[in-house]
Amino acid sequence: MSNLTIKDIAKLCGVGVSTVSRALNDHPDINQKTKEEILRVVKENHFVPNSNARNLKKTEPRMIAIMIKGWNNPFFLSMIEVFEEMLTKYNYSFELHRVPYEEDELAVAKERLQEKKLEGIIFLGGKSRVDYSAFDVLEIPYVICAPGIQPFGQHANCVSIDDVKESFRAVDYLCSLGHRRIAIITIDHEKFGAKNFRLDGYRQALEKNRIPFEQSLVCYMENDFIRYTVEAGFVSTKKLLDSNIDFTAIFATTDLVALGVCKALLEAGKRIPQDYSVIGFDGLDLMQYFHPSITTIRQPRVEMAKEAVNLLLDEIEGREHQRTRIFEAELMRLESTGEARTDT
Amino acid sequence: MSNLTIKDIAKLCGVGVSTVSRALNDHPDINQKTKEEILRVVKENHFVPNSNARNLKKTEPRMIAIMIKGWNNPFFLSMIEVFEEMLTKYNYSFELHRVPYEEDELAVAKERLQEKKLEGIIFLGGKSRVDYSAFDVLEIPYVICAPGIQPFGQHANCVSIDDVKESFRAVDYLCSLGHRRIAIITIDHEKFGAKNFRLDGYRQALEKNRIPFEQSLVCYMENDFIRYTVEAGFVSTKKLLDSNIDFTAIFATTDLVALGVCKALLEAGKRIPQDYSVIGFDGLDLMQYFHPSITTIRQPRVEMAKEAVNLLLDEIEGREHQRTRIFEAELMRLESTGEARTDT
DNA sequence: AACGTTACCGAAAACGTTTCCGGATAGTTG
DNA sequence: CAACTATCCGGAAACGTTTTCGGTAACGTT
Repeated sequence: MSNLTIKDIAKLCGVGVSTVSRALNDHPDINQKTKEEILRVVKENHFVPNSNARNLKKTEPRMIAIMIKGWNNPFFLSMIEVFEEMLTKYNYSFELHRVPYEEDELAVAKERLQEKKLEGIIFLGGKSRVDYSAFDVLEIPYVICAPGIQPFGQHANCVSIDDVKESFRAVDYLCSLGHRRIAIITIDHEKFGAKNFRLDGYRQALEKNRIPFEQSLVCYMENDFIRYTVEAGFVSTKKLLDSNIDFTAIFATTDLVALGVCKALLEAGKRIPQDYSVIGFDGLDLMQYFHPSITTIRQPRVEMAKEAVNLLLDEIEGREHQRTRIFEAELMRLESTGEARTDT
Repeated sequence: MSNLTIKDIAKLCGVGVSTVSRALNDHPDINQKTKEEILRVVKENHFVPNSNARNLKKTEPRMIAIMIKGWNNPFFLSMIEVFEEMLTKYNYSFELHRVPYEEDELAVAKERLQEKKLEGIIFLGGKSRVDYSAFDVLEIPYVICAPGIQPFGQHANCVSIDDVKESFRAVDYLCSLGHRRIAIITIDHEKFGAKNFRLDGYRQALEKNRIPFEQSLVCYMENDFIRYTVEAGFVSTKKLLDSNIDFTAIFATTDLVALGVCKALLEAGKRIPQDYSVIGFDGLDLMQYFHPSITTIRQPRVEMAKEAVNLLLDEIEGREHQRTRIFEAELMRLESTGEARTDT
């Protein structure tokens, strides 16, 4: 574990340090033979260049940051795999930064950028804003994977679904099954100065189906610590059942929440979907393994993740490209949704 | 986004760079007044020291690495939250490194260590070895969170459960319910030169209950790409059912696998636990929300994670401590286990 | 033979910090 | 008052790379 430096390698090979550096970064100004010899010695001694020294000097460190909101969003977490695969393929490395719930992703990004040279940033979630143009102060390429509305700002690349439309799709589907009293479980985004696109879609679907909006059917998950978790769906649904509000379906704005919803219903002796229909949102693989399997809106996460990397690298490497990619989600009809019961 | 350096701050405050550095690292050799003034200017200008330059020079960068095997182990993933909380509390930062399935965690660690100065490493999972003493070549403090057997090596700190014992607990419980033909779904660790502790526990429980071991009840998940996933549990169970082997209970060596097991059984029209009992392993919160909720062996993950950090920091900071902490897991009796059916 | 041109290489200057060392000032003591 | 000590500070040397710059050797061209 004696730590070698590039100097040691240079000495071993009888060349200058710059030559070793050239070999390591396959710079053109080097003889093929000496390069091979140097790389042999490097490998033989398990030499790895110090990344701090390297990135301190390098103008293009081929390093990006991924900012993720919280550790427990399985949808975003599952995208990381894809990011990693893509990035290593294109010879970039990345670092993962968690943005604490109470902090702003933009502020955190600015700090990281001040801290070290990054060539790009991918934002996974965060506050859903109407206007992302504030991100342009970053002055480096970035991609946002989060709900939003165009335009996203001059440098903003965005990979997303149309949350309003997909949410509409979910609720409209419930309506088509005859449901007229549909509860929605969501977070009071507006309290935090953010938009609630999925609630908007919910309202639009009601409107289209000529169902009056009723505030009592909107259930806000209260505790900030358990946002979008199974637990949150569970307690919200219990509260809903206890309150004696009449409804026949629940739109859970996230799959995890939908799991909690189902559990609460089943535990209360209700049948799914005979008594209540439940629909989730995201399309986690898990949903199909539940019993009953849970209908959900499937976001094409792999494609979205790939596209996010593509957009970012296009931007970094100065290629022409389309800035915004809105993907189409898909209704996965599973067992948790059925015809509305018609109470006598 | 004009990038300030420590020099700029020094100029702004009318002091030398070393003084600014001292203020930033609260070094004793500095006047309280000037320190406050410097920190004010630093905050005002949103200056953050360049981490590469910093870590290049620093002798104690207060930085550790967490090595995790794969992205899709929810048990380990959920520990990261705790690590982060603890480490920031003690003013350490960390970087997350994924170890590819096909690579050895020790080799990857050596590389990372060569690449930059780290003060410690936490290993999350990896090959289960009988002897971890090879890790001592790292020559820095490390903690292993993985099944294993003492002694772990001279510098090895270990946080674990006794896999053999807990696995025994699970299977013995099934036996106590009258099950005598118990299938186990696992990975053929020995094919990769590793130990399979959970299989050992299974065998011991059978032995204690005077049940002959039968190879046909050991089901190895085949595809390396789907190891320990819901999908793997699902297909394994289907295969098991198709094979017409007689059994009344399944020990899934992981909770995710247990989910897949249940789905396959239910889909085949079997009842849980009337026809088949299922038991998982790990104690994911998720298990209680399934329908039926799934009996499992709950590892005290929060306590384990906290202890891992404690051990590591004790080691780094040279405090006396106990090197190995084996935690007691707990049987969570939920709905998926019941009396064995007695076929006529 | 003189002159580009090309291909390769080494010395040295960065990069932005921390740390070491010595010096200045102020306070304390004999 | 001299001498010493404690407190604070600035200059400069590191840290291990990449990058710039200039130079040498070899080769072809006229």
